[in-house]
Amino acid sequence: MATSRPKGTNDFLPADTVKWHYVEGILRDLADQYGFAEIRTPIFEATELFLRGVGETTDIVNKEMYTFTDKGERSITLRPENTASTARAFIEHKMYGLPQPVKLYYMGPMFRYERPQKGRFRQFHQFGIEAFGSLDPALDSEVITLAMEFYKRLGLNGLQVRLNSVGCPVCRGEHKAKLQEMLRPHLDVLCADCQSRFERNPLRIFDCKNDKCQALIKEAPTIADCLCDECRDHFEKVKTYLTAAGIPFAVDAKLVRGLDYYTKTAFEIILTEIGAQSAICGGGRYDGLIEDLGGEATPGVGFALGMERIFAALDANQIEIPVENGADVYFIALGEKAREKAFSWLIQLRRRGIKGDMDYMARSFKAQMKAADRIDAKYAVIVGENELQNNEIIIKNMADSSQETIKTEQISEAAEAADVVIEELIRRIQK
RNA sequence: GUGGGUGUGGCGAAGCGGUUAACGCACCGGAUUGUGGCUCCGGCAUACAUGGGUUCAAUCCCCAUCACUCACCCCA
Repeated sequence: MATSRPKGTNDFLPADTVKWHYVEGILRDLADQYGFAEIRTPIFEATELFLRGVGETTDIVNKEMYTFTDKGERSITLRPENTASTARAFIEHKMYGLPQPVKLYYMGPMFRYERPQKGRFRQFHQFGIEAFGSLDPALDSEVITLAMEFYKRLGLNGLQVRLNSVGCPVCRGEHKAKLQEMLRPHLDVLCADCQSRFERNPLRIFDCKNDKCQALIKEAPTIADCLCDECRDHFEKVKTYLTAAGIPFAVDAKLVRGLDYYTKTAFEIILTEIGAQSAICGGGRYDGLIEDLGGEATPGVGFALGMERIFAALDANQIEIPVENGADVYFIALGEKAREKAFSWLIQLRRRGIKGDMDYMARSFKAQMKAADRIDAKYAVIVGENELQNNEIIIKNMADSSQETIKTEQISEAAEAADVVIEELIRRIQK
């Protein structure tokens, strides 16, 4: 139906958007403090970018992309995430020529064709950061710290950082081989899902919820057991830096990320109170991504956090976002002549930075007072026929109900009289 | 894609085989001449998702469809 929105999408109404502005403001401030600058990439990209960037074995690519052919016969996909696009932009704009690391953040809608549920939508919004060009484990920790700092500023509690290292292509390959070797004799015991994971991505068997699979995988070597010296050393340093930053974390050897590009550090931040989709932030290092996309080998590390899940978390924690509303002034005008005056003054006050409004519904005096109250106006300025006759207006303080009458000279002669009134009003409103 | 739950006016929410289908919120108007919040009074609206069926009779029972929702897979 033309009057209902597509499945899995949301309209954010004024009551929502004020909250988004607040949260986005915190994110921008924080990113800026940490030295990240905003990048905005297209909402759609060549499909090829995600095939190569996100990975052909991932669920995202296999069943969740919004892909279509445009009129120029190009295969286009609505971005399911923004790391691949950011990496593409890094290469395209030759950012390897900039002082490294290049620290970027983004914010915006992403699209995945999935069955919606709590905390999951077809159009959802992510804030993410990416730091390119440095292998320093301190940067991994900085990224995690930034996320945790953000939650702290919002006042969220109960979050857990789960941390792991998925190794590099070398040690991961070794691990995969060992894992398959160990599991192969028991293949028939595994659930259908895990049997298909066995070849594609055996790591995923670690977080299968099936009891039989769990029993089997319990004895299997974890990635941690197989890390090469470099990866192990990197992982240790990430932990050291996290501790230095005062960020508590739990190493979870079973943590695997669903995107192919991750190397070494993988982490997620979860809050179980928001439902089954409890990951509020996920990220890690992706040292091979830029090269995979055709750029010079450049390491990177970053995360994405889901905005909708932030709001779910705020609800779960019963945190009210401070919303600032209320106007400085509301004009109450009766009669056509008075409305003209009020309209003119209102416009002039707004030009001077005053926030205000007036009635456009031909309401009665009383109803206009109600309207002034409803928008939480500090002052009501009353311009009625009596006032017009006596060359005066009434300015009423809505909080304490006091009011005073201001004489206006030549109230019927527009320009210069208006200036006097405006100055007088501004003096009082800003007092 | 698979499974469960739900679908009553703008929102929330009763009801139940036969009613003028409650109520609350919101909104609009009024409570002596042009002064808001509290209170009181009144008003408001294409309200029983859609299509079939059972029945003398269906908002209520059955079926289908659609929508929403939760969960699985996976992810933010």
